[in-house]
Amino acid sequence: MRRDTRQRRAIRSVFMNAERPLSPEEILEYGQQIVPSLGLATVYRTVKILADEKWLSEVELPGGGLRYELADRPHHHHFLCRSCDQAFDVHRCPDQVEELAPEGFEVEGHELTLFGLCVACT
Amino acid sequence: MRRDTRQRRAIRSVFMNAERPLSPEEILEYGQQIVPSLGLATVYRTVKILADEKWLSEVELPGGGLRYELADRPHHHHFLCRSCDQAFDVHRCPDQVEELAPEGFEVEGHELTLFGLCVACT
DNA sequence: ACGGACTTGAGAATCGATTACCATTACCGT
DNA sequence: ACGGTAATGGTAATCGATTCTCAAGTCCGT
Repeated sequence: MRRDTRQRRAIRSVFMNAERPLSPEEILEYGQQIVPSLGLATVYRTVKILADEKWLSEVELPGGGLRYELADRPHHHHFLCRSCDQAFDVHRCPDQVEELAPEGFEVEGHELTLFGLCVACT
Repeated sequence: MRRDTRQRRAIRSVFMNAERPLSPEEILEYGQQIVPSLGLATVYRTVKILADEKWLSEVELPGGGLRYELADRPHHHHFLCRSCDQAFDVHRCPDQVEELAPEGFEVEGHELTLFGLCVACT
């Protein structure tokens, strides 16, 4: 049976306060502000469990490295800061994007990523 | 001084015939059809040189793994087949994409990736 | 409060991708 | 054709990311 531990509560709360996708390192950093002893292995394990439960979803952006965000957020896209490497949400989506595919290609989804400098790094 | 070798000519010709971004493994595979002894190390070295010369540009798609394409191609996007993992070009681009960024964010570029099944895998 | 089972955390191990090493090969100016 | 030197290619080494291992700690039903 699955247990409710300090570190799992901490990680869940990190995501509920986050407004953007987080990398394992970021989850560790924020999580340690709640449970200082939190280890990276636990972050990976927990995030995988939460993704299995569909509570989190995986976010893959160009540049590699998986990030995670709450799964219940409506469709949106991301902005990646080339200076601090943080990802942010972009809450609008251009229409008819999936109609751009070549003839005969079956589109299942799409991902739009804007690159540049975030407010803090400008 | 830079020399013009069999393997470099082969790799350049692979790209001139390719209609899509290629991964190092794909470059190796196609290149070996021209120069069978071609090695992976040479592919990595050559591709880095060609990218330095701005003859190739790097393509980073969600899912990781660098790919390369001719640098002189006009602005376009990509389709990634989830079955064969090949990338294809999408020659149109939704307008005003970069206006979607949050207030105060400075957009320098964008990347749109469609996911699904390519014609061959449908 | 007890005890068994699930979790944790630190470091080792692994994995795929890329680069370094180096003896051999092959450009290319002369 | 010759020779100096850049390039090659097979393999080992490295790198960052993620997973494994296992002893110690903690949750929770009873």
